[in-house]
Amino acid sequence: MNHTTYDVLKLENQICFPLYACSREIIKQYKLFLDEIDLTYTQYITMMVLWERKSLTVKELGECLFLDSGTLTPLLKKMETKGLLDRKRSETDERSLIVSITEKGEQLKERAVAVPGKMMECTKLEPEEAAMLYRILYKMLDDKKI
Amino acid sequence: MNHTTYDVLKLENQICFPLYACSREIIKQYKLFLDEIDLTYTQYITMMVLWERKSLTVKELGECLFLDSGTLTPLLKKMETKGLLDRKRSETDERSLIVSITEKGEQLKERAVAVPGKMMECTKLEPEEAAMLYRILYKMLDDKKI
DNA sequence: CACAAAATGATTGTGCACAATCAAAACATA
DNA sequence: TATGTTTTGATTGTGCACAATCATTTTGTG
Repeated sequence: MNHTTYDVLKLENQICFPLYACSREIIKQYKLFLDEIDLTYTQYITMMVLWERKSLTVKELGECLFLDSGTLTPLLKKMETKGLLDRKRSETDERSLIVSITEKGEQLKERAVAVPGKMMECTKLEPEEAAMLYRILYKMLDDKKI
Repeated sequence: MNHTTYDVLKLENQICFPLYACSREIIKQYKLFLDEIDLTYTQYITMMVLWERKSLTVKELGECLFLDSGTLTPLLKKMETKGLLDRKRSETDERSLIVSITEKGEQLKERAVAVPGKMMECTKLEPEEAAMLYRILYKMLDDKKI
């Protein structure tokens, strides 16, 4: 095997590596601002869905967030004890668990609305770069084959 | 507050969300191929560094991978028991721990070399899109401010 | 040299993330 | 309407990821 064959194994030739590293760096950045409103990153994106949808099943929530119930179940229980949401079985389908935002959860929105702006200030990307990044990432997600 | 004010809190208006979701989807895809050579994704990128550098400190490895010792220490111990690497204190600086690739670790490269190609086949991005994505992600990482 | 300050890897504790498995409920269809 | 199949959320176990803290070692300075 020649040199070129192994070049595919160099870290700098992988697209996955900067993708993973970037996402973790960004989440670390978010943590600075999310600590102020006592949310973790995953709780934050869960609240984002609830602020829009108000009420949906765990299954639907998982599809929105690309997360499965193994991740969501303990997360949602914790958020229920914090009073941000309610969990109850569906009356029409006893298998489904319905997650609904509470008044306290709604109120948190007032404090969370400042977060995206603070994050924006940290980004060094030009608007057209951010738009391009956004488009490419959603293309990958939509294919879902990655 | 008007409607527009809250739009920043919509999931689809966050760059972090598709970034995080994409990186997890890709890692899930990698798992299919990495299971065959008995590596996790984090072990895989660690081996990538070792295949190139052969030997370096935990500190240096962490800088390469954007990971800290709390993540690396247990990971490296596990990889040592698998015989992929050695861990020993530096003789010139007793504080530093040096990680070195073993012969078995080197041999794994032969089997790992097929992985990037398999992953490439799964990607639906055009070459210029992949290049653009790559450039933007490294710009974010280099700024390191994110 | 003595000693404070800095650097380094380890440890601990919390919080995801997900595969595998399970039990219960709903559904399909013969 | 029985009953086998499918769907759903929960549970369990493994593996990161990282902040906070610690002990040890090195380094810088008078």
